[in-house]
Amino acid sequence: MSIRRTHPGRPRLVPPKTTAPPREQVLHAAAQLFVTKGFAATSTREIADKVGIRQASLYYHFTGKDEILAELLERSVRPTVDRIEQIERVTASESPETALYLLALVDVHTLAEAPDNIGMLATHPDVTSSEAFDAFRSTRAELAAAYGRIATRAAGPASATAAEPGHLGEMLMHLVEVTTSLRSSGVPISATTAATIAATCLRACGIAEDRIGPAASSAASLADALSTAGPG
Amino acid sequence: MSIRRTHPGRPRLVPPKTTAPPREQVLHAAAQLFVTKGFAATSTREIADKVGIRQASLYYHFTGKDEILAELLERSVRPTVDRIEQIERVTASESPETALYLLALVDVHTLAEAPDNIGMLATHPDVTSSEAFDAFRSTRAELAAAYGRIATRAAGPASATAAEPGHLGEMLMHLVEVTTSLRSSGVPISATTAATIAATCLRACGIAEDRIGPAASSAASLADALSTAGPG
DNA sequence: ATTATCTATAGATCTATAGATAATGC
DNA sequence: ATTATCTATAGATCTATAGATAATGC
Repeated sequence: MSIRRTHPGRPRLVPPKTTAPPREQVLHAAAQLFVTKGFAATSTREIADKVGIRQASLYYHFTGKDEILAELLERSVRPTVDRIEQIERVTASESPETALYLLALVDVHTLAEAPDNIGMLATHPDVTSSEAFDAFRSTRAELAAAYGRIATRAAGPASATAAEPGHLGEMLMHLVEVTTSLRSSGVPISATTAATIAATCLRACGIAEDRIGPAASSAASLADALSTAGPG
Repeated sequence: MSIRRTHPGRPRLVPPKTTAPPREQVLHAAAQLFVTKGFAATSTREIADKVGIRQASLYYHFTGKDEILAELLERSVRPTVDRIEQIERVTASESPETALYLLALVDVHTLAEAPDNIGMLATHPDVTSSEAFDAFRSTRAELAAAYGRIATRAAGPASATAAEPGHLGEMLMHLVEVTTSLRSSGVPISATTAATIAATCLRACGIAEDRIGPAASSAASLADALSTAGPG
């Protein structure tokens, strides 16, 4: 009874514990390290060690450390960004706070599914100061703009929130990122938790309590429709 | 008319532009670099270059890079922490939301006076993963506890905010740190801005709009009293 | 032939120490 | 004598490339 070797390529010194594609193994290991130690403080050797391959072998899958983080970051925003249009479409005939609630809900779920809360690195200097992440930053800026646009409608023109109009979107994204990552690692985000985070966004915009409940129920039923349909 | 050399020690190759003590010059240069590039990504050489001294000269003032950041972080929380007792004392006979408003107000000002929004590094992995910053983390935990304690009283036991009771303080601190640092660099924080950030804390706790105005005025007058008196 | 790994290593850092030097202070 | 800098450098990384090797696929 010989062991069936199913993969081409030279075998690893330490056989993999998982059957996931090597590229995914690298992304997963890197995500954990980047989040716990920081990007700059994590060496390619540490990533390779965690995967169980040699440091140089990383370069077969990625051109460098930058590319690993770039892909992780992209995954933390792409699914939400790809649904913005759809979100605005299905909430066009709803209250503006329903739209904001729904956007936050979708965003919480995207962040929760991204590996190891990688979303919390979005605004760290490691990311914001390197051209390597320009593409990510511009994707994220789209999302911030959507938050800003929708939140401004919901809060109404006269409301004095903590951010200037241009920064309101940024503030709300932070709020979602932070509260998501406070729910500690491993534990998946419950529907209740997601709802509470979304409600906090509305509160931060100065939306009265009696408008939050209705927005929550409308958004919840719309969310079901969204997730069955694709991003388009 | 010979130039009066007023300092002992070998002169720098590049004479300093400022008359501030060298230690302060280092802290200031480091703060800017840490915030824009990140801690791990900033080399001691870069700090030295910015100050206008040689890399090795840093070690006369600090035992290493860690010590520089440790001191900067401490300055971003110490003044507020030293006032917690006083804040709780003077608001003992006020509404609980007044206490929270006042704490946020004091915190905003501390963060605004710390060099280059260094406060925004508090929760970054570079800081949270190294023992070198244990002292800072424990000081900051005191502050988080105070936020949590005061905010829980203000929100009331039944309120469902985005954070579990234990995390409510953390969430509010983040909110203050982020909104403070969104007000971009250089520009000092105006009284209006500080007030809006404090109000956002109350909103995030689910406190109704009609209780925010009164809390703001009470806190504002108490704040004047605080700043003239010392920390004790 | 293709794929995925390995070994070996060059070159570029980066931190921290040792010891010299040039001011002021007494 | 003390202070604050300087020069020089050792030792420890860390990234990325070159080229070998051991599987599977055809």
